[in-house]
Amino acid sequence: MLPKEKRLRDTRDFKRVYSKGSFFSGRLLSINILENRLQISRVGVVITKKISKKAVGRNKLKRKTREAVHALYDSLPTGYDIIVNIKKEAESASVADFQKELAGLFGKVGTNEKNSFKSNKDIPENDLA
RNA sequence: UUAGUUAGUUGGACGAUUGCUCCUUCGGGAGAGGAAAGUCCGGGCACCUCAGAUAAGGAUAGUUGCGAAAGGCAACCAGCCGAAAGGCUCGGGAAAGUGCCACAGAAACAAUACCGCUUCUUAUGAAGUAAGGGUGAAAAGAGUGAGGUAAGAGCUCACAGUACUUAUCGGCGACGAUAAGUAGAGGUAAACCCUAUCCGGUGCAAAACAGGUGGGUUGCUUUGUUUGGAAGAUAUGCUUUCUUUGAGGGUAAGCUCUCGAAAAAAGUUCCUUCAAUGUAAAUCUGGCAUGAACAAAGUAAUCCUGUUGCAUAGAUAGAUGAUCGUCCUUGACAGAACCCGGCUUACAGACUAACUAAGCAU
RNA sequence: GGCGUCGUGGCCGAGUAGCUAGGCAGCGGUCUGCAAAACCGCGUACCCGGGUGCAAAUCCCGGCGACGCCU
Repeated sequence: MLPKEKRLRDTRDFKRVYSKGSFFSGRLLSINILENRLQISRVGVVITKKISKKAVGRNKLKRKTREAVHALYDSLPTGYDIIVNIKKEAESASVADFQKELAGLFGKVGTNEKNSFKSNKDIPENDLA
């Protein structure tokens, strides 16, 4: 779990990222990303009722995803708002699976936005274990 | 020991590392459930628009007690299920009225009775009959035996049974037991309905406060114009609102009521008749408020943002987690969102107690 | 979080307690050199569990699922 200021918390921020940000999709997760003008990056995690009817199941997936985000946070560049969407295929995934998936997605972002998102190659290999 | 019934407990444990929310005296402390669920009832609280009546609509339905109330709980009564322990029941009224009872059947609550039985007869039928047959979920709906008859029938009698009324006894009561009398024309009210009791609506996304705000709409205030009557002269008074504080209550709790004191702000005569407008919702009554119409200006709401609404967990994109190690029986259903009391539904496995039945041993 | 509506074949959709209409799609046949169209025929359903009642898609209770509104 990230501390409060590193989370994406406002409905207007979510709307802005969804409408203006870039979208990247993987097998378990998909992300929307947009530059903000702050000194830090902020991350929000989203899961819909379609994936699991029960609140316990949704909470569990959300917590695993957050843990993966927390492990990778130091390797992210600053100044971005990121929304992570959990897909139905992620129902039985572990924290390590989410971490691998996220690293791959951030790599995709780096190749598509070459000039601004450079630090994706800094993700060390042993963090993916 | 086996099978079962009822009530209850538990719902992986320990250690290490690393995170999150709130509080803090900065040392630290607290951090999901029995159902947090479904949103099915009831209450607090908030707003709508001052009180009452009626209608409509809705809910409930054995008795007594508990409870703030409840489609609530407990015990008991009646009926049904079970061999028993025990379990289940929207359990008032069909003698207020209306409707419905498909198909089959002669007939579905209404009689001119289909086959049958008996008598008469012009041999076609007429009268009697409700035992027997047939149809159907249900057929004048009281069974068995005897008498009786042209044939039959509660037509009569005996025994058994049902319903209602009365009396006595037992019980606070629902009701039960006994005796006497009366009666013999179905079912359905989870069909309309009747009786009794209860219910205003909307839900914290209610709502309150602060700041911002282009237009439209609505309300309020001020000014101007037109249009009832009479009297009178103003402050240690009276009315309303808000704040602080004291005393005494009510409530399960949240919360709330009454009285007093201090301080502040706003307002200010009286009357009659008629009419209008407003006073939530279908109608009505009472009370209350405003004189009315038009024009202009100002202001408020509607909109945006924030805070409060808040609690011995208290978030607001929503915390209570992740990883590793050891052990065992390998861990069910499942995640608070304004608060409280219930109901209903979901729940692997393990354990405890009481009781019932059968078998075995003493 | 709160409030409300609805579940009938593969799809759409009617249905006063008494045999679940109709259309589209599918399958078989007739027709044709082969298809299409037309005609004839066939199969497949009342979301689940309990209750009332002679009888339940319908009435009552409890679940499950889908959808809409409030922001």
